Amino acid sequence: MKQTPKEKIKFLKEVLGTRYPEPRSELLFESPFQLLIATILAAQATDRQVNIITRELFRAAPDAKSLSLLEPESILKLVRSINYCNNKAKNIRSVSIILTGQYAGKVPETREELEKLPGVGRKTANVVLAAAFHQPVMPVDTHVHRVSNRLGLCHTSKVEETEAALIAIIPEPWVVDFHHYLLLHGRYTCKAKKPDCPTCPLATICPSTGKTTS
DNA sequence: AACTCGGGGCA
DNA sequence: TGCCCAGAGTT
Repeated sequence: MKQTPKEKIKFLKEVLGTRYPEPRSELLFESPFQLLIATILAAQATDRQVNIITRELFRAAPDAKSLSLLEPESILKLVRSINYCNNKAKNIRSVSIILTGQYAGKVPETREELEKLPGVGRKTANVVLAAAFHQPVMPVDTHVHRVSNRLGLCHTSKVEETEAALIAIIPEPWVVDFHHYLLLHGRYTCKAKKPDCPTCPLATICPSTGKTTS
């Protein structure tokens, strides 16, 4: 079944949008700062954990300055239930101090500056650039990378090349949703081991259906 | 490239 | 119960 990339993207968005829950909208957060902090906390964690924590955290400290003024112990207490809580408590405190001191409390809008912040790597930086500042960049993690290759949206082992391939075919307003849906699809259906092709709604258009071993 | 961090989701 | 991580930092 032949499809142009644009038609394929539209199809993917419709199918995955009905199968998985709505993405955590950036509108849930009042500012780029809150999105940045929530994204740092989200590494190796689930939506549920992050939502519970950020609700409390942003009530206590809604912006960079107020977070930077909290005692380290208070921050740790607020994030204690999440993975890597010790590192993350330290990181978000450092980030809030850096933003307050060097960026007037605002979040920088370049990947170079974002990646200098502790706890922020390429993927987290790209999430912030795309979701908060609507820049044309695609966040790619292991799930997005694997699923995109299996679906034939790209053919590469390099994350940077997957980013470029995806951003070229996904309309800017859809980038954040796509990241979310491809991630969930990789997590729950298009798994690294034993992908669930029999229940996959994309099996009819996926070049890898039934081909994936181990 | 390999290892660590580390609590929770999922089979 | 045991396996596997919504990555990033260090070696």
